Amino acid sequence: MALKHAVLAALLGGEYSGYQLTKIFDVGVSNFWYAAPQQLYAELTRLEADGLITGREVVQKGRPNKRVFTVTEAGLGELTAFAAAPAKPLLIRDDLVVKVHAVDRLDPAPVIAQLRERAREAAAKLDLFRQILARLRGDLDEETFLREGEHVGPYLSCLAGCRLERETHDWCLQTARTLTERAARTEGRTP
Amino acid sequence: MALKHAVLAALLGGEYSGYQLTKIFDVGVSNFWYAAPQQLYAELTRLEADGLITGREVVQKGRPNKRVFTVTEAGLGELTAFAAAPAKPLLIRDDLVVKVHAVDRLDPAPVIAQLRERAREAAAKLDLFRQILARLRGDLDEETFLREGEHVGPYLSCLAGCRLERETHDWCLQTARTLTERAARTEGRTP
DNA sequence: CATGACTACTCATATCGATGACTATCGCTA
DNA sequence: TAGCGATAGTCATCGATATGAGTAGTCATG
Repeated sequence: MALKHAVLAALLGGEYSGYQLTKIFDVGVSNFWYAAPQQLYAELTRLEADGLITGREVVQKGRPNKRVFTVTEAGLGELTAFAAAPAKPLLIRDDLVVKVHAVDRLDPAPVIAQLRERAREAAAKLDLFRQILARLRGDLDEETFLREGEHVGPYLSCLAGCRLERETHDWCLQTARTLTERAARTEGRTP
Repeated sequence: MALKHAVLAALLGGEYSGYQLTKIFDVGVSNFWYAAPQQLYAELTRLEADGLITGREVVQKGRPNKRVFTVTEAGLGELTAFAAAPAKPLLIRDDLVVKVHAVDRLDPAPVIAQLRERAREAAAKLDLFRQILARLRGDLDEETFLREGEHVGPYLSCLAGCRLERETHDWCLQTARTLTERAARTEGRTP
């Protein structure tokens, strides 16, 4: 299982409801895993049944009540076992790279448009991640925080997200430029 | 579908047998998709049934015969449609980042070991990718090749792989160093 | 006072992907 | 000559993921 551990890791950061987790795991914010709302609710139910998390009803006024969850001792044990197990190699599955790989035999225009769009998204995510990093380290500078801060896990994982988004952004723009220039030259040649 | 298009894109590079594709898609080599052998054979059967590729028996001496596949016109059409469709956001699913995210509450030792191991793997992949790039561009330099070369798709997608592996490598080592230093300080404090 | 947007969550299903176990031939080496 | 590793592939199955549709209350806006 996989989502399981991602949910447990996310819940180490505090008490969250299913709905709040959907925000954390939503396309924009999760820097290490993606999951749809339905998957999360299902996973939370399973985790609670297995005793790895406990739920607590929170009565709210003005909006529906919610159940918030915390990791139990058993849950921590599960995470420990997970951390000790050999890591599976990173799985990348990117539609866009597949399209670029095949672009020589295809119309480059839609691919270029998607590269630009992806670059925009990556820039937005990068911005968001930088804000999260700034909030996490408070008024310490990065070096000091990494040496002396209390919780560096989320900071370090967010740094990974930053790197990925920055590279994605740069690669997309450079690739879009290359393809655009080539398209212009080909047009000039076969009018 | 997803693997489908990755296979079609890979087959644009030439005629390959199922077994050759398993090598290309194997953990080390695929810079854009991973698939197990069984998935590939199943996918090839389906693609041939749908007329998107055609198989050709190649009789070999000294080793079992094999069937090699080529993309048909219909297959190219499918790829064109795929390229024009909006790209799905990149899905990252990385066990190791989840472990790092949770590391504050866990024993850091196995996580550090896995970070070092991942860094080694990334360095090896990076090496391999650089060789592939050198082979693809022949004796042109990168800039000239990207401007004037015939098939830049595989080159561009491999560049994406390079960036990813380089960042992975650097992040893993930096994170391992940070965690190691923190572990040393904590040991000194609680003996 | 109707409409849409946001919070909060559920059910059902189809497709995808991961895994283990198996067959068979050839060439090389101990 | 037995065994190993590489080539070349098949079958079956389980669990994970993706997607569509649906419920229900609250709040603000026009």
